[in-house]
This record gives sequence, structure tokens and C-alpha cells, in this order.
Amino acid sequence: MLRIGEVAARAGVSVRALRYYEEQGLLEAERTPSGQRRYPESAVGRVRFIQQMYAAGLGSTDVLEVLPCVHTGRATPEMIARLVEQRDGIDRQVAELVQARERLDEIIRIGRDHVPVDAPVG
Amino acid sequence: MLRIGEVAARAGVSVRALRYYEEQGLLEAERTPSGQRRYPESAVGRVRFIQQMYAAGLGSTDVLEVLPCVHTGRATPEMIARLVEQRDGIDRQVAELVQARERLDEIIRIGRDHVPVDAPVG
DNA sequence: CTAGGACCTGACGTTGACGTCAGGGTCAAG
DNA sequence: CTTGACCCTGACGTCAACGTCAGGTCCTAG
Repeated sequence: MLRIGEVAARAGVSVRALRYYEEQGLLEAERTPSGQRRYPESAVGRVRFIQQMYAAGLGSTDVLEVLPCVHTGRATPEMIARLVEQRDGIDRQVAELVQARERLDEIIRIGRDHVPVDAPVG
Repeated sequence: MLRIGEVAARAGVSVRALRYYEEQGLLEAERTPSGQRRYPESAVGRVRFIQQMYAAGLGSTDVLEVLPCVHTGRATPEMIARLVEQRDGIDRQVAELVQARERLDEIIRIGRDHVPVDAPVG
């Protein structure tokens, strides 16, 4: 059983973040008699997953909806529907990002052509 | 010359957003003698671009750095460096999103296999 | 048994991109 | 010349995912 600082270090997040995840119902912990949190090893992976979902733009309630499937490996058709919805949302985001990337690339190309004089040929 | 509401409608953003962009130095406007903003047609495209950059995760200062190139079509090597930096940032984001997407897909597959009983074969 | 590092619970602070409300001008139409 | 839609400037509110500080407890090495 890991202490909170240990989990934080291994997962690359702050201690505060872990307590926040607990607050949001995303992460449970056993408690020692004195009230300190103890996590199983699996918590590290769970936290990494949570981070990944945050990075994908999901809010904590979205993650909350998705997590049971991860934990149990089972999902009701309803939950699968949610998962698919979130995945499609990510797809839309990727599409937007790619568009923005192309826009920037275009600007970069144009900028390189019109680049000032002091760029010698070599 | 367009009024602010017109620009907002065409670009699909709120009037408040346009005033905010001006505050951030992202969007200029002429003023009528009475102080009302008047925009050229080009403002609509400009706003769309700003939105696209926001969607790509850039903050307003980042957009501010990038905008002159768009406006003038010219860029110093320094500005190009910034543009490339931003583009690479977007690339990293896309990579993260794709990873998250794959993770969700995996969960969906597993979930579909382990799906409860009441899914008849047909 | 004691020092100090890790942990605890509140609870307020932060940041960005606006939303929203208050109080008051502006302007084309009838 | 008035109505009603549109515009103006502050200025405070919001939301999420934490940061940070205060004041106190725990625990482990020496």
C-alpha cells in the first residue's frame, strides 16, 4: 500500500491533485487508523488514465462516467454509448487541431517565402 | 463597414468575445464619431482564425504573437520560430489525443466483449 | 524522546475566456 | 419625436483543476 506522496511521484502529479480526484469521486483510498490515505499499486495507472482523459479535454464528470468500465472491464450498452460519444468528441477535437496545424503550416510557408533579406542562400 | 453584432453573427461568436479580443489586442476596430465600432469584412476571417487558435489550445498572448504574420504575410525568422513552436505544440497535443482515443477504443472493445447477457446474437 | 518530513482538513487564491448585469447613449423607422 | 433594437463602458460573476497557506497530527530515524 502506497502513501499519497509516493503515488503522486510515480504518476507525475501533485499530492493536491490526488486529493482533488478523491473529492470528485475519481479515486478512492483506504485509510490508516490515523486517517492517512493508502493506495494500491493500481492507483498509479488509474491516475495516469485520469490525466490522459483530462488531456483529451474531458471534464471530471465525463471521466467519472468512463471510469467504471476501466475498473471493472465491463460495461452496459449505455456506458459503451458514452464511451463512443467521448471518443467521437476526441475525433472532432483532433480534426480541429489538424485544421489549425495546417493553417499554421501555411502561414509558415508563406512567411518563409516573404522572409526578409538577410537570409543568405547557403 | 460592419457593426459588431454583424461580425459576431457571421463569425459565430458573442459580441462580448469581440470586445474581449480588442482588449487583448487581437482585433482592432475603427470608431464612429459616437464611439461605435466598425469592422472591415476581413474581420470575420480574422475572428475565425482567432477561434481556431484558441481551439488549438493557444492562449491569447500566443495568438498575439502569431497574428502579425497572418495580417502582413511577412514574418521575421524569430516569428517563424514561434510559429513552428506553436505548430509543434499542436502536434504534441494531437499525439496525446490520439493516445487517449486509442485507450478509449480499447476499453470499448473490451466492454463490448464483456457486455451483459441481454444482447441477442442477431 | 525529539526533530523534521510527510500527512491531514479546511478554505481562500489563480487563470483564461468569456457571461452577465447596471446604467446609459445611438440611430433608422414610423 | 418616440420607440425599440443595437451599441457603449465598467465591473463583478463563473467554472475547472488545481496552487497555496494556515494550523495541527503522524511517524520514523537517530
